[in-house]
Amino acid sequence: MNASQPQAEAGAPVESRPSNFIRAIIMQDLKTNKYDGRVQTRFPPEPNGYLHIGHAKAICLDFGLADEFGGKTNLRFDDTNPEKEEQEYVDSIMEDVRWLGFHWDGLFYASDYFDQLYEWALQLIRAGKAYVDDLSADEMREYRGTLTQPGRDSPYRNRSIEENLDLFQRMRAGEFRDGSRVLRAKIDMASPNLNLRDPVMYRILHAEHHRTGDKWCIYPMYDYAHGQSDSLERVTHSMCTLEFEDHRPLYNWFIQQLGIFPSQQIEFDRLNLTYTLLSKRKLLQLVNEGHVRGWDDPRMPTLSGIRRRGYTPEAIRNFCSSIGVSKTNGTLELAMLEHFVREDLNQHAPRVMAVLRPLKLVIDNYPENQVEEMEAVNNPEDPAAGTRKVPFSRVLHIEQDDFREHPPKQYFRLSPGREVRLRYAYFVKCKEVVKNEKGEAIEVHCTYDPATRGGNTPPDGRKVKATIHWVSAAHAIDAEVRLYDTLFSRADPNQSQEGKEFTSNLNPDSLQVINKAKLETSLLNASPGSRYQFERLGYFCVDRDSSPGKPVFNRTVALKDTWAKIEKRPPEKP
RNA sequence: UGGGCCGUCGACUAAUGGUAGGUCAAGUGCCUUUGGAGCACUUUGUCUAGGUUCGAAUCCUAGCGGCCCAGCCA
Repeated sequence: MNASQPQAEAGAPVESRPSNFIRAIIMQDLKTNKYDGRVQTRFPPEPNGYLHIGHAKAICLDFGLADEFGGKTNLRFDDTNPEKEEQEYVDSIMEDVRWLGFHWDGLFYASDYFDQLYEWALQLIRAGKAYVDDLSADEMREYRGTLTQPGRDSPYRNRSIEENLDLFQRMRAGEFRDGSRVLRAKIDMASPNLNLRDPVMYRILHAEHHRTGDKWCIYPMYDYAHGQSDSLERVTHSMCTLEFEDHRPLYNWFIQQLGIFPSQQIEFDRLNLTYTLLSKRKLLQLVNEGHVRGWDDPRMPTLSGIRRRGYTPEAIRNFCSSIGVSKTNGTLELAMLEHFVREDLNQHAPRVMAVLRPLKLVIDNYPENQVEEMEAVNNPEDPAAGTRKVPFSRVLHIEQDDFREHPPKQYFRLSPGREVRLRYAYFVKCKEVVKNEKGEAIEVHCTYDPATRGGNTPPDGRKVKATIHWVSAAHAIDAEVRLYDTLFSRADPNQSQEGKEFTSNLNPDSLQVINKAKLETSLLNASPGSRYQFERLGYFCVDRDSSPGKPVFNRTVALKDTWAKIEKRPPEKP
């Protein structure tokens, strides 16, 4: 990553990103030489689902901070629960991290450490710090106490070290059924922090692991695996989300009892976005119940969904670095994310003309069989992008939205008697409207002014208030265009009416398919993944569902629409 | 109501005892062959009450509000 810092005029370094408390901790640790000047982080996803935009924040932090201070970052899969984890998720996670533009130093799996973790468990048993418990899950819950009442010691808590050793070894050997026993840390059943009430370290799970196969039938719990994995990798700053704050004493306890490298856990706030759900469990449910077309449905907040939608890694990285990080629990407006895609795409996406809902426009005074090549600018933000030729003829398609028989106030586009500019072409003036039985305009007839070609101002100096886009009917190609709205219609999708699930907040109009949009010829063989701005409409990305001669486009995000805003405004009071 | 964490413009985030600033959003104007982009300007904020201090968003006390924890998930 580019970690260069702009310099202030006076010569003092200036932070390019907002400062945050984690950076402050790292700088302090560097200053006191706490870890010999080393910064080692890790990104530790569980391979039980696809990464989403919330993970992007964590990734940018883990990799970004290490990079900024010349440190390293490992990718480590937290694969301690074989019942939920799959290779498919491992693959997608690696793809997504790479796509975001990051390169991990070490690639590890918690399962790499199962042998070491097992040895350490024996060590804790020998030290009298862990014991095998025969309580059932229900009994254990009962013994644990409540938020306000202390727990009680399990009757098995004071087994001899020899018996614990024997039992634990037999757990590993597969002598016991799932759920019949666990290994617990012996800490304090009366602790006000429930995580310290003798937490489970190992459970029996006769399950095939995606990497270790059937080698193990006992698996370590998160709390017993995570800190030690960090320690083994000599991680200096282990960032995780706020809900693990209560686990930090336990994280430290294991490290201290084992006398191993003291990694430090630092918690930050998870990303929340309006109109979107960032819970792997719920996203899985959306996929499984068919509410979306898969993990990479462009309406999903997954990185694969967002990618397919047309977002760029650059936009996401800019977003992540600008939103900052803190310990406040808040919800970001979706508009913030959208701003950063627009910003990036405005800079880089070539412009083309496309008509989503065609209305036929005939130029009565234009020669019947004439075709002109109009010169169009590819990207006004980037002169190097050059120009292209766009065919123009007597019969065109324009956007239905760009014509109103009875124009409201402040509507500047085409209407009977009014003149507008056709982008890169001529002024046209509306002379006549042809309507169907239902009274809908199906064809507009205009005359054009040859003196206004290609942006020329007419000799009389008259001006028009609008420029509209168009496509030559004879040259247009058909395309499918998929327009997306938010997946949920509520800003907080979790807030549903009582008795109803979050799925009741699904937006029925989140996907709108336009089957016969009319596109500029140049788009015929656009390759999947390429991004364009459809002038005056928004940014669109070629979907992988495209077939030769039949492109499919996803709308990434619409352009800001001042007119839509005006039209939506409540009428002014007299 | 046990413990932990957090309260700064509408949203997110800075200011680490010394000018409350930035981004998004909203609004106004300029500009414009995209009602896009850009430029300029504007509005709105330190949860409350006490205290310490020359000086408090920052430190102290007490309230109030929000989030998290009772998986053999992570």
